[in-house]
Amino acid sequence: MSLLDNLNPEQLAAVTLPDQHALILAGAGSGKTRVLTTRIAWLIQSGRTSPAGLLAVTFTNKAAKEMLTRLSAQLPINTRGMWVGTFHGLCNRFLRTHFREAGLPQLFQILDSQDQLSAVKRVLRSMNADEDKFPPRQVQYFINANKEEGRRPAQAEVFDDFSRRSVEFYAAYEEQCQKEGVVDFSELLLRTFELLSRNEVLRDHYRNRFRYILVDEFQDTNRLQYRWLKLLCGPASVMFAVGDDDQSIYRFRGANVGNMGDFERDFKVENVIRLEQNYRSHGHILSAANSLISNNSRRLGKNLWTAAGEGEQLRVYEAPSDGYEAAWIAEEVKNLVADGHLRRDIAVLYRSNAQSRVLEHALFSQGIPYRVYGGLRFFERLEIKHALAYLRLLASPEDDGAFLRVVNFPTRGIGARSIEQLQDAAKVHGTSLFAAVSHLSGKAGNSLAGFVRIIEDLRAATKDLPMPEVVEHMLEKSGLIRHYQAEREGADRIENLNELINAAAAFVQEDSREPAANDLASFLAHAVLESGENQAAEGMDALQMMTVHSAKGLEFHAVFITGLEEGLFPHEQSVNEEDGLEEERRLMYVAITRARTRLYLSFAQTRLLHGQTRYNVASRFIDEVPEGLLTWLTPRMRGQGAYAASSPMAPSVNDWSPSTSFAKPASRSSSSGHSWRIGQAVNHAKFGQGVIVSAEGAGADARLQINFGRQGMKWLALAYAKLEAA
DNA sequence: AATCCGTCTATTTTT
DNA sequence: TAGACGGATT
Repeated sequence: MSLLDNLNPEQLAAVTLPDQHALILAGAGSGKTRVLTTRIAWLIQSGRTSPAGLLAVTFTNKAAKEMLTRLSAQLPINTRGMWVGTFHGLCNRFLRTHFREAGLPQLFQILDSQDQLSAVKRVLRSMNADEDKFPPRQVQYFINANKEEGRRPAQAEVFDDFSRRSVEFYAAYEEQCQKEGVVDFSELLLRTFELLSRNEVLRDHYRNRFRYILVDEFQDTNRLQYRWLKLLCGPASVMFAVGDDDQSIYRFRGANVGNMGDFERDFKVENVIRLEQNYRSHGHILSAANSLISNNSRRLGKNLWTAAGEGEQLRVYEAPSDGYEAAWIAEEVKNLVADGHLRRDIAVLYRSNAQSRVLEHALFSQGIPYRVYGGLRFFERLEIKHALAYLRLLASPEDDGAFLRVVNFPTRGIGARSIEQLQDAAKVHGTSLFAAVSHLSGKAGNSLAGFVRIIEDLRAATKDLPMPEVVEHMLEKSGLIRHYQAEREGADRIENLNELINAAAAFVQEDSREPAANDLASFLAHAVLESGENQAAEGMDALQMMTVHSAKGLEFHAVFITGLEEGLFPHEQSVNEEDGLEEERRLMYVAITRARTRLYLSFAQTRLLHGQTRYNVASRFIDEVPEGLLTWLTPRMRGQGAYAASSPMAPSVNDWSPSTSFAKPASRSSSSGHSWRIGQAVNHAKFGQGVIVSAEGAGADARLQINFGRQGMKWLALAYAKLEAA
């Protein structure tokens, strides 16, 4: 069987493209990964390149792994040693090889965002910065934003007091990192970029080596990543970029869709191939997605189609409250399961994590197993971070961040005063904290010397031991295990620490294909760069719950898109941002295209948010789907009267669900024979549909506050406003 | 060194 | 409403 069997004409064209730069606009469910891996397999099989001659970049480790797995299924080659990985993973590999030219210690450590934040805090403290005026998070963001624009402190732009001072923090932060031998995520990229820019020999070497560069999820690249690719792509190389501008949903973290257009222009791309045939969803679902996204301007343009039938219509449900919405979902999931569907093939999507709470409550009380994606990952757990800090100290004692994390954990009588003395000594002698211990005497000196001895004994004892045993010794000698044994709730933590030994064993076995200068250092890099699975353990068949963002790339038989309310989805904060609404719409597009055969859209009139009841109007995104594709499960009408009469069911949970606003005595105002209630839906000649949020005054002075969604919140005088019940 | 209490904040997330 | 954080208390 040939590689090229069963490809559609566009896929085939993409896979077998001649040696020219190409942009593949790959719609949702159009076989993007297949095209990418088959292209690689085809390049190798046809002798155009050896595995070593290509570079394939992805965004997530999951995607990289998937690519390698599929590749080895297609071709009998050894994928080890191939440059397939994430931007950060590849940069790490590059910098490990060229650490000297990059001005880094051989065993440089990598900071995750958490570590970076503590590093920034230390800088701020050492400079006596007012943390109210300069919140560490914002300074961190400032630093990263500059790095992602390729700017060092000298180039950073100053436009106000905050940025003026932040540049100083940036400079101090860099100095601190350099001294401690650590690099953050953006630094991996920037260092690599700078080294390749200034070192012609190195640059030519890699340019000659990588004749084929393939990039996945191109719409997610940031400016620096794009420049990095451009630099690496030599005159004899060709770039194959795959992406979907309609699925660009990460602008808030630096992704720049504009890179797609820039790529076309900068590389004079003549081959733009659209993969528009969708193999995932039924027709009506795709029509809904197409209609919705057509409301966006500035698209590269694409229309999905399917050979499958039209399928079902989209089902729309309006609930009186978030509690009812959740209860209805639980009920509907039960029905689906009763019809023989697997829970793991059903997803409940929401815009923000806070929404999962009510949903979980309803599912839990209905006894429906579910799994919430997101949250803490393995290597981010507190006890694991502590353990890793000990390992980092073994590899590089000058890592002050690691030192501070565990010098007094488990507690060994080293207080803030001792640390202060130590920091002074380190400053005076210009050394790391670890090295400065020898300059201290007295009580502080003694206890600190005890800590240093622990680390040094550990280093001596574990020299030449295999990784899992190093970890085991560390857990023992550091006192971490003992500490958690003494703690009442420590059982889980001990389990995780033991799991770390397994992780080390697994790493040594499978993953140590890196130029293993040092097993410990590469294991630590692995821990930071792949912080582990984001989901709970497999096994039980559980309903899948996640944000729309984390659903990208996945597909399910049935999908619930919940909380479709103005202010929530689209989110109120994004409506004010430049391009914010369009990004929200792309997010909705991603959500819709996750569904194979059944899609539910739901919203609630009332929602408890931040401890306050909010009255919302249905999302405009529902209006943007053609009426003919929708089946309303509730009357297409607003107002509780209409709802209550036809409410299909009341939640069987009782202590929490029916929204408080419907239970509490509503404040009333009346005029011209009408009676108005908080929460009631109304129509206004100019502003359209809205919901009464609050009221004040009485008689002729009565005023109502009405949420008109898109038109905003208005105060209207009841005597003048022409209102009618909706 | 652990615990308590008041204050603050509250999209989205990978590396 | 709830959680995270920092400062003060015991």
